[in-house]
Amino acid sequence: MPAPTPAPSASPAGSVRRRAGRPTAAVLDQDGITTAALQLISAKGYDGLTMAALARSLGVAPSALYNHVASKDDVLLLVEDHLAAMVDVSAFGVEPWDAAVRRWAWSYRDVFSEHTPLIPVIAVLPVANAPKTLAMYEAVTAGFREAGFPEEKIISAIVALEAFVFGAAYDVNAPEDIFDAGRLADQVPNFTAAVDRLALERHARPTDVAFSLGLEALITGFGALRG
Amino acid sequence: MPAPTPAPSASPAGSVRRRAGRPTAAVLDQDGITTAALQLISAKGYDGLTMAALARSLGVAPSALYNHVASKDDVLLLVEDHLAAMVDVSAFGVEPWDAAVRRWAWSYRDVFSEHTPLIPVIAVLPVANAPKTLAMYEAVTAGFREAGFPEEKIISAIVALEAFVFGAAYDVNAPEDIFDAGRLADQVPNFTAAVDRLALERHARPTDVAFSLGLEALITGFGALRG
DNA sequence: CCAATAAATGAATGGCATTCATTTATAACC
DNA sequence: GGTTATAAATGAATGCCATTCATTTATTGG
Repeated sequence: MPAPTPAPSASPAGSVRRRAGRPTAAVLDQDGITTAALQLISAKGYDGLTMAALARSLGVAPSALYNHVASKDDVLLLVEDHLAAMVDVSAFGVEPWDAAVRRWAWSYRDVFSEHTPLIPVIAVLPVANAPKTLAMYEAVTAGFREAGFPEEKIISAIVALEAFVFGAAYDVNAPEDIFDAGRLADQVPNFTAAVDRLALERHARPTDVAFSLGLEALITGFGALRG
Repeated sequence: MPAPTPAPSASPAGSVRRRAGRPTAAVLDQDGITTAALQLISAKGYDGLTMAALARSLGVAPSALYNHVASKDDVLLLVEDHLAAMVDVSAFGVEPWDAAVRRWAWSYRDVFSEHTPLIPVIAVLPVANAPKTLAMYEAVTAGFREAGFPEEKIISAIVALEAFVFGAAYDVNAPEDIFDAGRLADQVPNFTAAVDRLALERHARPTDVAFSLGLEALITGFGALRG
């Protein structure tokens, strides 16, 4: 009988009860897999992240991975949880609410704009098996509550901000000429004029201007809800 | 020599100049492919949308598709452009600006929440080859301009709204218990309390409450920019 | 009638995640 | 200290996928 795949949820190392002996020399574990996956992603991008390549970088057969991970999506969840810990929530409870939200949202977008292939997975996956992601939510929720946010609106506000962040993360990776209408420019004069007009402004990356515009509107709007 | 793949951009049917004869009985064209793809998606979902299945539903060999389409991503772009025409922009120039934006954003989200696998593709693909998508942008841009929006901010505002819409489209498909912290609930008390508190309110779908909250904040914030 | 060519075929390619019967090595238990 | 349960690793196989390409078919303009 093949070894049962462990639950994807991280259990504190060594806490599992056993009925009989087992080998100590575990070549593989979830931390090692996560680290190797991150290296692979940074070296070859998400196209290079295959179960075969991951196994190869760990000096192991592909099938060995499945003793530690239920599926490739499970690997992606491990990566996501690692990244969640890099999102800056340190300003909550220290700086004013609006500044804290600003810091959080910008860093959240910056982290995941390099990892957009994770978004379809994480936007829909239960948070229960991602402890660091949960910790991020806890910090943000506590910050909202301390700032006098009505309790029943906190989750909705976070969900809305997160939706904006995820969408904006894609936008960061859009090519510069994404709005070039090309041959059809004549047929969309208002649009073309607005695109050209924006190009004249040389303040910052267009994607950052749009993110700032939307984020400030959300912060202002949500700020008014505080008691 | 194999037939050169036509540019993914739709050319008005029959407008291509030719130097010599060619067969009339074209079994396949981009419209037929788009329709078949939509049927397949609605019947089997995006997992069922394979080039083989698509060819099968058209009574054709898979390789025949590549005479009309450069790649599978090209098929997805055709589908996207079809869906863009279903987004409701009819209120721009008719109803007040805020009502028009509201109608547009809700219908945009509703259409693409059934087609989230398109989002990673369209968020990053040049708009030049998607005429109906361009038409949507044109209508929205014109609506913003007529409402007195400063020209240099129109595209940024649309990009921000679109980011929010795409993120929210994912959220629609999230399972109800996505925020259940499970075993780790003790460690995230503020978050768990806020999740429970929201669950007490039985007004509407949580995803709709969050979307409304964010959208109204964006509309209010952007509305203040009008001259 | 001929030449050019768009469109379709069917076989092949290389890659992918995942499964499974089997082997290996450990450590708990008597 | 031998026995045994079992976690972990192997390597071969499976079935699916998008895409390519040499070839054939059918059509029409000249």
